[in-house]
Amino acid sequence: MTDHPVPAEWLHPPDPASARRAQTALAERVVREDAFGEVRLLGGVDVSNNRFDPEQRVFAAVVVLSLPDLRVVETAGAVARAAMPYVPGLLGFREIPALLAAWEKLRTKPDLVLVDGHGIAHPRGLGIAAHLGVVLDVPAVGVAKSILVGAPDPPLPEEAGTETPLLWRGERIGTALRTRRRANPLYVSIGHRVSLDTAVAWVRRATGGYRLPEPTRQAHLAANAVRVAEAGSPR
DNA sequence: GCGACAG
DNA sequence: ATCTTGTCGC
Repeated sequence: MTDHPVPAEWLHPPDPASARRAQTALAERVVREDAFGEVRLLGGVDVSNNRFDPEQRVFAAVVVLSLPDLRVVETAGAVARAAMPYVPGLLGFREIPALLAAWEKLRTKPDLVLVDGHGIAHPRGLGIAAHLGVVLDVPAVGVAKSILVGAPDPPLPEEAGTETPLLWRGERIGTALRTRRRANPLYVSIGHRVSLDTAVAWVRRATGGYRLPEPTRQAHLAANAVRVAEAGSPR
């Protein structure tokens, strides 16, 4: 529901095939090395959906946390109609428009954002975290709750705090991280302008007590709040 | 051709 | 993603 200074094809491809071509092109713009200064504010983004919403709206939220306390200092929400249904591998095209609208409402932008979904651990190297990072040209980290492609190798230990490489076609695409004992691991990958080591370090630093790091966890709660607050989206 | 498949 | 309270186990 907002205009943005980026080519339309980056967000609104006419069809799935075009979307995949756009991803392949956009993946080349992803910066896989650290390219940012001091991080004073950490961001978290996530979206919520109502499976019975005939309007197929996407409820997005962006939260900003202070460091080192990890307290939410600002929250912004927005709603946008989904341009396409959920298709594995094309998540960004469905959720990013709403996220951008929420991002625009922020009074203060975070220095680095944790995104709920994969970064480059994606078939074409452009998961939603990398996609959003490139569109906003902001340092971003992908924090997914399950695997899209690849497999952990060697197996991840049971202990909290352990990690193991996420490999795919012989390439290192991310890291499986056990943030909590007896909880499924998180899959961290480069989003944009961060190295994998730095990405994992930030997820570790932002995690406390829960399986999900605070930025993503708070964004999830905020996105649900946006949906509940929205009139006409019951159940 | 047959499964797998972020949120 | 979401439907949903209590319950089992550490």
